[in-house]
Amino acid sequence: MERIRDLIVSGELPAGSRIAERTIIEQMGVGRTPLREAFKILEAEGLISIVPNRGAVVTQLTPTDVEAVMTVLIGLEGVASEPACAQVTQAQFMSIENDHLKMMDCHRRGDLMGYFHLNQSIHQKIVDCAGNAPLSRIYKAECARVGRYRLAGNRNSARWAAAVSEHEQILAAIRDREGPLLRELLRVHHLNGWRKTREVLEAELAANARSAAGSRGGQERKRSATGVSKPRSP
Amino acid sequence: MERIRDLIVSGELPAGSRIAERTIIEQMGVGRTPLREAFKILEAEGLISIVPNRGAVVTQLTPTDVEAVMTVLIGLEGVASEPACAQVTQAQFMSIENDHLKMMDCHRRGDLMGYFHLNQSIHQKIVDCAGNAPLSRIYKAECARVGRYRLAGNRNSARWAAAVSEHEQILAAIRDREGPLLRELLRVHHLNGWRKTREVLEAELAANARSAAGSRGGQERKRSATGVSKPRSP
DNA sequence: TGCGCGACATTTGCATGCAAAGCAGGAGGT
DNA sequence: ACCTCCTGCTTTGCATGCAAATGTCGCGCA
Repeated sequence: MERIRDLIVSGELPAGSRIAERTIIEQMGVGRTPLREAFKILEAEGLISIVPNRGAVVTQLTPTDVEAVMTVLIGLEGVASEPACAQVTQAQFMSIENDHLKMMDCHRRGDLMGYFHLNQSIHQKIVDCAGNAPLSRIYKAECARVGRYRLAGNRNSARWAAAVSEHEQILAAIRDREGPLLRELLRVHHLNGWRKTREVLEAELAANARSAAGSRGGQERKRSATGVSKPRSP
Repeated sequence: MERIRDLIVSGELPAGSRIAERTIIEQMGVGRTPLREAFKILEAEGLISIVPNRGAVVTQLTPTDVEAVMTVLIGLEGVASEPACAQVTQAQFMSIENDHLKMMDCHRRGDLMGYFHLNQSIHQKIVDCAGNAPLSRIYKAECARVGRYRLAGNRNSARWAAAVSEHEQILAAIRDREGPLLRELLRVHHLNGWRKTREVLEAELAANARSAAGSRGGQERKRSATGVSKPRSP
């Protein structure tokens, strides 16, 4: 169940691809009933959408959709900022700091995936510090929805370096318990990140559209729609 | 499927009560599989929780839990306020205004349920005006989670009258496209409402605890565990 | 009479079977 | 040659059956 979610969140299943029940069943050795239940949950989380009698499709988000989610994420972190600064414990701060150090290490080594996960972890932990369970839950769910898209942003090394520097300031704001400052820093941090990410996403989108139009109309989409279903067993 | 959700959201199924599959099946004439899928969705939405081999129980929120959700709701409306004011169309405003007029009518007639639903509708529509689909979705889901608890607040007639008056100002702020003002008005509106609601909830809670301890320890919980039983109002 | 233990019944979790709805490919007509 | 319709296959949605786990009740014993 978690594995399917990971498959989608991590981006192994291309966006827009159709997920055949049979494929997953055989691949994961699980019955159809629990799989269907998992699908329903994933649909509720917005990761896939189930169209009646046609199966499950990985939700495909446009840059505009992602931007909408980013707005929400910024808002949620904004809600979290002041309570987080007010309530953060020593242990929590050290945990975040530890992630931060490991993250900088990843940056030094050029480990994008490692960096990305630690980055997510840090932001989640900051939100968690607010001690608001629903807030944490929602934040986590929305991060999962857009994670695969945000990955694109830090491929730009200048932006990546800037992000690390911004994180330094964020950490300092937490240490000094400067709630409003933290909120503003987070807001700007995400805004900057998103600006670059959006560029990359739109460039990719344009490239895809061009290649699709160039070779054959809609063929690209069709291929990814067969998707997970490996070319039928003989 | 929607009917089950309504059953829970509306509060017909008391919080903490166990929901027997069989009961719902017979009552609604639906198979077990779709019901289980519905349960999984409701669990994902946080309306019920499924404990392994023991079935589904309606999620019971403490006043503190509700307060956490209220904080999130205020934050979400805060995110929505400025875009909503910036983008609201004439048609949208008229729709809200229409609800507002109907709502005032409900207040005049003392129709609490009607008032409540229109109130929910208005707030939802304001959020919807921001044109942020994920925002609207999350807001709606969280409202559903705490709706039954918020109902308690407006039983106090002074608070109810004040709420109506606050809504007048809110409407004016939208009309005048005053984003920051709208955010502040909404925030105060909810804070005021919640203060009263929390009082009522805690009073009810204390009363329940007293009656339970007075008659017999744990008996109340046992009775509600027998099924969809609604022993709340004797 | 109170308490502990064992068997029963109920309920859930999962797998599988059957029917319906789409979709694809092919044949026939214009 | 293209379009249209038809037939077959694949896939999904739902119902039911079976096994495991848990709560409950009754009985025996101290």
